[in-house]
Amino acid sequence: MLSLKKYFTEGLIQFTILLSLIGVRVDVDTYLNSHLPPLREIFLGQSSAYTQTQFHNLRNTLDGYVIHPKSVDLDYYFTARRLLNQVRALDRFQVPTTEVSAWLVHRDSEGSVSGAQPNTGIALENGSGLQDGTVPDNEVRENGAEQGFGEELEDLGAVAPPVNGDLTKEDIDLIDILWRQDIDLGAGREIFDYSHRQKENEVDKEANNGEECGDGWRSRGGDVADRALLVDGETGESFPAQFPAADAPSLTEVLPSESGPSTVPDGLLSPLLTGTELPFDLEQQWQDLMSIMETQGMEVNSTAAAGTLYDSTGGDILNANYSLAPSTPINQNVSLHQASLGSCTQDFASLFSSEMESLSVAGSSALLQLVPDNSTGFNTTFGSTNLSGIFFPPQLNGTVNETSGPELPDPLGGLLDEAMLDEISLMDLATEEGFNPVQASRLEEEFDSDSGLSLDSSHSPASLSSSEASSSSSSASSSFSEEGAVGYNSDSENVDVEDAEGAVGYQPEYSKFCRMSYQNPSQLQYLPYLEHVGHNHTYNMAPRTLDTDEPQPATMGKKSAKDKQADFLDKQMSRDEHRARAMKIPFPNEKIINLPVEEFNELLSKYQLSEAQLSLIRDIRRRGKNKMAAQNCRKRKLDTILNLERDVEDLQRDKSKLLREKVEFLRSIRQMKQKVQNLYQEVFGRLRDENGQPYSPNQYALQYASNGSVILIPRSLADQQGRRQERKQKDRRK
DNA sequence: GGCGGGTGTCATCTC
DNA sequence: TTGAGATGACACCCG
Repeated sequence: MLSLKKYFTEGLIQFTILLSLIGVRVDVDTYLNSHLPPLREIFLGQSSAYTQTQFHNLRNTLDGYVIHPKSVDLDYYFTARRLLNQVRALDRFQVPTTEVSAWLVHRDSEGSVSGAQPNTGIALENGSGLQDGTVPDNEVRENGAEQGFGEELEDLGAVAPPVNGDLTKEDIDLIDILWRQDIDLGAGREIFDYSHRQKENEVDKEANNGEECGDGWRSRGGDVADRALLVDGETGESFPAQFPAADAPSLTEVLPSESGPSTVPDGLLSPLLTGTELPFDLEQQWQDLMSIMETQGMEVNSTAAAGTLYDSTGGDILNANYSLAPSTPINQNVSLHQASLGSCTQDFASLFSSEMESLSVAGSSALLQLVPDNSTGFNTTFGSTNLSGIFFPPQLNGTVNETSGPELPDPLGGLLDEAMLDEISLMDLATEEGFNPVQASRLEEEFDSDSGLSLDSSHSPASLSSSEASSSSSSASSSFSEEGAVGYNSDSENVDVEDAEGAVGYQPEYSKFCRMSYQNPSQLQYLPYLEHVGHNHTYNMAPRTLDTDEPQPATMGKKSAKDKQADFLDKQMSRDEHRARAMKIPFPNEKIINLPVEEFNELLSKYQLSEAQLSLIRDIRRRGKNKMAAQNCRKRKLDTILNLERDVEDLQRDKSKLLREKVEFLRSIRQMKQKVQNLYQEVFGRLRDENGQPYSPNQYALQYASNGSVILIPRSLADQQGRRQERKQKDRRK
């Protein structure tokens, strides 16, 4: 479990974070096999059934029933909540964007390309997983589906016509209208549910074998669907089987063709790709990814993770690069097409523009190319898995100037503000020095902390927050203050509490090191006794407990004989009690210890005491005082340790926050650098000399003047100035 | 029997 | 100077 947790922490969580950073919302939970713990468990901690995590609040109530923190029912509770959310989400249309397009494409082709329909439909269904709409265990996905639905509908009109030449524009519009009506009329999700459809199809087959109906395609595709879809036996969730490359048809092949149902799909991936090389590349890259993870000690469930990551990442990347109508196996609404062009246009699109262009030319393999030697920058920041290599091109790990090519060597040197350069250098320095995996994990904690979940794992179940501690302390302060006089005034009824508190003078808050923290508050009043029951330090028991009829410790009950009881009582007495009794001291030890000096002297004056007696009384008083002082001292020590621990956690949290801000600054600065560089290239490329020839970037460079104008200067001069600036910066650092 | 935690006690220091 | 508190060190007990 730990290794699995580590794997997700360092791998998929970062992967998810990265996806979220670029605006893609992913529910990785659905990628996991049923026997793997849900990510929620990884984020929130281990199942309460296996940990001692203290859910000391009222959150763990399921429909009014209190769930014990350690109850295994908590898992059911979470499952029930998830299922409840699914049920509640049923009234919303939940078809991933890819499914919508696939379904329509199939229906479009129904009229004319009957032979290809089953395969097409199945392949699409297989790929995008219509059942996803029926397994809405993630609001994320449904939201995404809802958001992207309208766009997809619009896209469909553009996708379908060129694909199927038999359909007229009116056909498409009609289909579109019917489609919308289905949705408006609240078409049940069972329409899109594979299993339901399958049953329905069997009935349809019997009832109307040749009837042309809206679901006919499904029945025809049923047998292939059996082959194409794997159904999780536990969850019932269907997920796409990985077609061999030769088994997957492309839309362009299948739809226009008149080949029969036997036509094997060829991938549905991209017309730009051959059906054979792409899955191989993706698989190969996944193997690379896995090998990297394995070399870093991660336990990887290659079966589950490979399948899921292969599905999502591969399909999405393809989708992103080739801007296809989504027909690739995508199990969720992760659309890198949107990610790279939509939500991340501000951030990553500009950053990766050059990279994306090159990648799209080079093919999809480069996108998944992991860069294990990326040891700086974001890769280091986000841990050691190098997953960031997928999203952070090498330019991010090095300098942006590397992208400028040989023709524009470091054009930014003179363009960037000195302060910015300082900042960048500081950032780089901090990135190199500060971003070790530990801090990266802190960073993750900080990300987690947004949900209020971070650092709780470091708290032991008994660890109380300061507020809890203070409240507990206030609620049981009397017990605690009296505990300070254990052994002498444990019989609180006979002790002046004010005196006792005055003697103690310290109200330590509860700590996790104090056993009381684990006790039920109702038991606190018995703690002084329980404490001694636990440790059976009988030699320092309070004398009052010996003289009164108070309930004796459990061990006492077994010794019913009077002699044994007498022996026990004898042992219960402290040494000072024994001495006092032997010396016939006329007043109890607790008075000797707890009385103020004046009253104590007054008490002594009332009796005619020998020197030995007086000496013993003073020793008893000294030892008693010292005993309480020692107890208080120890409690103070514990509190000091706890406070230090809290301070460390706070500082770590602050540090994580600062590191995260640093990453954001770094990213924005690099974006600015990229923009400036692009602008530089554009301006420089437009410059012409007297002969109308462009200037050579090796000989000339642009430079900002102090008045804001841009001048063209010889490269040598620009280099000189650049070196001068570097020197200035170094001097400033010194 | 060893070990760790809790506790009592002593010596010492500080206020 | 004395008393009280604080604290390190040690020993003892218990689980």
